[in-house]
Amino acid sequence: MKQSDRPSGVSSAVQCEAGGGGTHEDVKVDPDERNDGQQKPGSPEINNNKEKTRSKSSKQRHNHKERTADVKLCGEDENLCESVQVKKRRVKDEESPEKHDKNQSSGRKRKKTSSEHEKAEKNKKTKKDGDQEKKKKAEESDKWKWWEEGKSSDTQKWSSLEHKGPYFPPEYEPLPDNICFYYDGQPMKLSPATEEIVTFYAKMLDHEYTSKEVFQNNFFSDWKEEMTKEERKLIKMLSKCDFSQIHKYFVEKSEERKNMTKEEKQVLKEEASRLMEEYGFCLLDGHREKIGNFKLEPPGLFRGRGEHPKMGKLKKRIQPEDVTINCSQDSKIPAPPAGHHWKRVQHDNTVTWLASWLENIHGRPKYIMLNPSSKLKGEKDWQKYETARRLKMKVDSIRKQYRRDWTSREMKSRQRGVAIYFIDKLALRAGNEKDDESADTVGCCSLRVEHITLHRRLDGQEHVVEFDFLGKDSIRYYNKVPVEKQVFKNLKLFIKHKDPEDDLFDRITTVKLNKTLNECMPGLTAKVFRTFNASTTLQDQLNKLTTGGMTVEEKILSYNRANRAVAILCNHQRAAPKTFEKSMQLLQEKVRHTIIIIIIILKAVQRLSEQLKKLQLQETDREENKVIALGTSKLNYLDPRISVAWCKKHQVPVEKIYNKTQRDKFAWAIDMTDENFQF
DNA sequence: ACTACAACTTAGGATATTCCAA
DNA sequence: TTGGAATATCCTAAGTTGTAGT
Repeated sequence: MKQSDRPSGVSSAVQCEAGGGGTHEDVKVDPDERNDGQQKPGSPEINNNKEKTRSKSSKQRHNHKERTADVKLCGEDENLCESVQVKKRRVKDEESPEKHDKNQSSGRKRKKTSSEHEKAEKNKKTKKDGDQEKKKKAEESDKWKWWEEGKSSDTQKWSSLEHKGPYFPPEYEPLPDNICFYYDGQPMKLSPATEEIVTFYAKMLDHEYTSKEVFQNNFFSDWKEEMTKEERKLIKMLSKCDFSQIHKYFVEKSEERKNMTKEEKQVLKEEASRLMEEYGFCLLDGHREKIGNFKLEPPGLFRGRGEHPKMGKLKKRIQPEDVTINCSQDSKIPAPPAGHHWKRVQHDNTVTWLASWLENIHGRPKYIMLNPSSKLKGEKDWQKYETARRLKMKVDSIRKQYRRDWTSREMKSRQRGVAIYFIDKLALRAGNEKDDESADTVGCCSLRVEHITLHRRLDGQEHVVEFDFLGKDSIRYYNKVPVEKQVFKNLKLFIKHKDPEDDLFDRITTVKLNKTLNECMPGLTAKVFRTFNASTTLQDQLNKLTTGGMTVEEKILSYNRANRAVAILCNHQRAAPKTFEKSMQLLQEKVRHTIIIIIIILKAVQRLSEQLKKLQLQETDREENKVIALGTSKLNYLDPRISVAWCKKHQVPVEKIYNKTQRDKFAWAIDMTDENFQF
């Protein structure tokens, strides 16, 4: 039962026609079909099983890149010679400038009123309303309708920027005297720095990964680095360390937090909002904009996703001396904490970040940036969807081109053609090369031979490719896809004379692939296909699933089904909620119960059947949503105007589709879109 | 052309808050 | 009123892509 309740996720759910043309119109989201007893992609058990030991370093693997002979391919298969002459056709550029033309976006309402005027209007109105109302309205009128202004420069991100700098997490509070670390059975007082690291480990004790060898080794060697000489001399083995008392202490503490009175919680809340008030906003070009992550990341133990080779390493506390501040020259420079100084203060208006530092795990930069509701993020987001819409106009010719590449005499063109086909048809990510310092995950270009299995026929279908690999965040991608004969032949060719751990596409890289795409359409890269296919799927599904005469609840179910189709396409998953089975049974029980009641009390039929209907909708919705995360696509891939237009057209309150945060982020779309907008 | 790096988007899990039925 | 489920928010890891340097 544990296994059987796992839907296949991707496998049978997304059935795309093998055919370059209409790609995703046959997305099926039939809950019954999805329960085929296959393991849920991405579940922990799976990830463990799926762990593939890389027998070669990526450098070694890289050498295999050149392995496929770049000879004339004639003779390898009977179709190879047919298009020897065909040169890569130049696709006409449709030279439309990268800038989105806001006035041409369909459904766009041009507000004639200046924002000044609106402000005055609103303020006037508030006079007679209550205090609460007044505040709300005033806030609203403060909101910056940046989308009503002309497009701003691509390179210069701001002309003035002022902020308070990042918020530093509180210093370490040593443990009380009665709480102790034990080594080899003996209590041992540790130096504060050493003790702090112990608390990181102790807090995680009931997590499964503290039992992993990699985690323990990384932790122990990083911990030893931070010990005093004396401590290092004494503490030789992690297995002799006893953190249980400390662990218990923190469990109790968190219990206490949970049991705080309303008043105590209120105090905490006010403290947080004071912090937000002070550090959570910046002044950008005269507008108060919300910051996304104004709190610096506190120290702790790194836990990457999947089988990460660096799990358990110490993530060090960030000091002011590590932080670079970015703000405008003439602004009030944020003050570093007393007795400290910043690493650097710069005034670079070609970037959007307010502060940055290097994290010590990978040595990569991290940034403090604005909230998605900000102009800087919103405009970029809008632009992204406009690029995806431009792809819509171009996609037919691109599909034609990659199909031609399938029969090219050049190996690299064939590989590129198949790779773009996968990216288009399956919404795979580009798949950059990764080093050995991170989890072994892949995308399209980094697929290895071992990640696909070719089936001449399978389950009554021809030319089936079985994908099985760990993608971003070590989420498993498992899918059986019928592909066109020529693709199948090419794949056979690509894997010939290769070992399982060799690259499937050894003649191409993401950079080359994106370069090709860019020549087809300015601004086109691999990830645009995900946005494009996601939004196209949503639009198509909404058009198909929504009919007149539906109740709002039914329409919402339609919307969620459409949303789900996208999530399945993009392989957005989540762990099935812990108590799913139980709550589902409960829900089913309720449905049954309601049915019985209806039979017994005929008089109440009208009222109760409505109740039943809602429950059933909820049931279906939840079942279908079991392992599907809708949020990501909603937030990142789906042109919000599709949803807004749909809401307006079908009189569905937009609040039913977007929560507060999402309404803030998509304020531009909500404001500008009318019911006729089509993606 | 290749590499390294910087900057930005996308992502799932953890935690906090809200909601709803008993 | 309360406890557990649902939902929202927070957090930060992990991708992609553009660019500068060689």
